[in-house]
Amino acid sequence: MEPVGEQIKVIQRGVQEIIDEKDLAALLETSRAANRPLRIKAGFDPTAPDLHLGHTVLLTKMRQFQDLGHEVIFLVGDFTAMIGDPTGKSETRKSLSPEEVKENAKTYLAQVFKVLNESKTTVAYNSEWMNRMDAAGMIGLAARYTVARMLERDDFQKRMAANLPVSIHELMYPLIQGYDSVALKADVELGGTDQKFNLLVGRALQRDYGQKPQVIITLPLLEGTDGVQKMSKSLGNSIGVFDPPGDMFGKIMSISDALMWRYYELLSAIGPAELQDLKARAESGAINPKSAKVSLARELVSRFHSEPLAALAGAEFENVFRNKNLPAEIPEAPSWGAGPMGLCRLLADHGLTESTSAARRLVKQGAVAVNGEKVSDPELALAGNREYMIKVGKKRYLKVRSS
RNA sequence: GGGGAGGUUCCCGAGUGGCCAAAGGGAACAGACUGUAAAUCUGUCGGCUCAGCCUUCGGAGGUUCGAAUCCUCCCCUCCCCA
Repeated sequence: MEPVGEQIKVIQRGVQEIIDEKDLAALLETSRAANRPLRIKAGFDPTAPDLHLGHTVLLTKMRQFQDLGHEVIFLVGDFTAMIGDPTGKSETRKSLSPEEVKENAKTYLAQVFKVLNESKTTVAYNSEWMNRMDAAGMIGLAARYTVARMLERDDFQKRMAANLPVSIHELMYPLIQGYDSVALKADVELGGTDQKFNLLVGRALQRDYGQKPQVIITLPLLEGTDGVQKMSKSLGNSIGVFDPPGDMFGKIMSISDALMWRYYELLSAIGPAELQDLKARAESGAINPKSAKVSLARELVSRFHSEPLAALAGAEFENVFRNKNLPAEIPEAPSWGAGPMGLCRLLADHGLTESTSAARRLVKQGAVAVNGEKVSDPELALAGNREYMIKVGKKRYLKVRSS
């Protein structure tokens, strides 16, 4: 194992908070002296099997721990998922059946190992111990924490203040998550900053159960493509790990410059010195920030797909958006038959627009081109027996022919 | 258990009988400008056979020429008291 100082440097990169650093240093010392890897825990909720870059911030940190020689425990919160909504978000999330949870977890893991080293990852399920806990056990667990302390959680406080509902079972989740740390005898738990409270409960419970309290490390929540809200699929600002290479490349290219540096810091594998240098050159104008963004897009697309596919996506991007050529692949619609066809109707039918009304609006706004020529008449009908290349906005294309 | 407030279009939030497809903001989309960046400006933002028509304001009924707005019942949330 590397010297403690070196390890800490790696661990510190991009993190929000470490509680606390002294404990961490001490743990690392004993671990190194005894040649015993630390147990690093991070929990995941298998309700949403679509991983996006936001999730990979945490995974990247886990990977760093793996590379330092520690034991990473990927904890699937299958028990909690079976019970339902742990977030308190507006919509109560439906509870999942064991089969669904299992299926989700499988999908999840397939994606996770794009970042984590599979052979060095321990996967655990909290149903293992939670299913065995009976009502008396649950109440016993609940007795170890007070209502006042539970209500300290920011999220609960805000909702109480705003007269929004807080269900009783939501108070149980932090306890369960904390108990997971007890069951796993975790040395360190990683989580997003929104998890800080729950992670702290884990510390308190471990202490209560006579264990050494875990060190907690929080990581910033990655902003989504809008640059403001945290990345989440439901907000529509996410970049999915399994997005096709072209989409992923394009989405990364369209984030703001400020956000680009954030992505670099939290996701890129390039070293701190190299990053510093890149930043300086972009700021001084030595390079166009765009090229830094291209490098980032290349790196990430390579990670989740492959180098050749990333190169291809990059070339296609330049071709379409800089050189304004047609994309290499344009979806083709089945032909509609012989007679004329209303343009707006066609657009809606093939999903280029949400409705014919939307199509009409776009046409009026000059966003639609047929065979390279802007159209402005929403009533336009395409004559039969010909081929058309239709473009809506900057990104939507369709080839159609009638016969 | 008693009393009070409230549920509006993707989100927040105005609207208390016709001028309401419903103010304002956000998100989103489009156009201009660009590095498909950001910022900015402009426009759009329920549906349709689109200068007209149809369906929306928690749910179901009712009053009225006419209801998001009034009445009845139901469902859901919050506050105060117990």
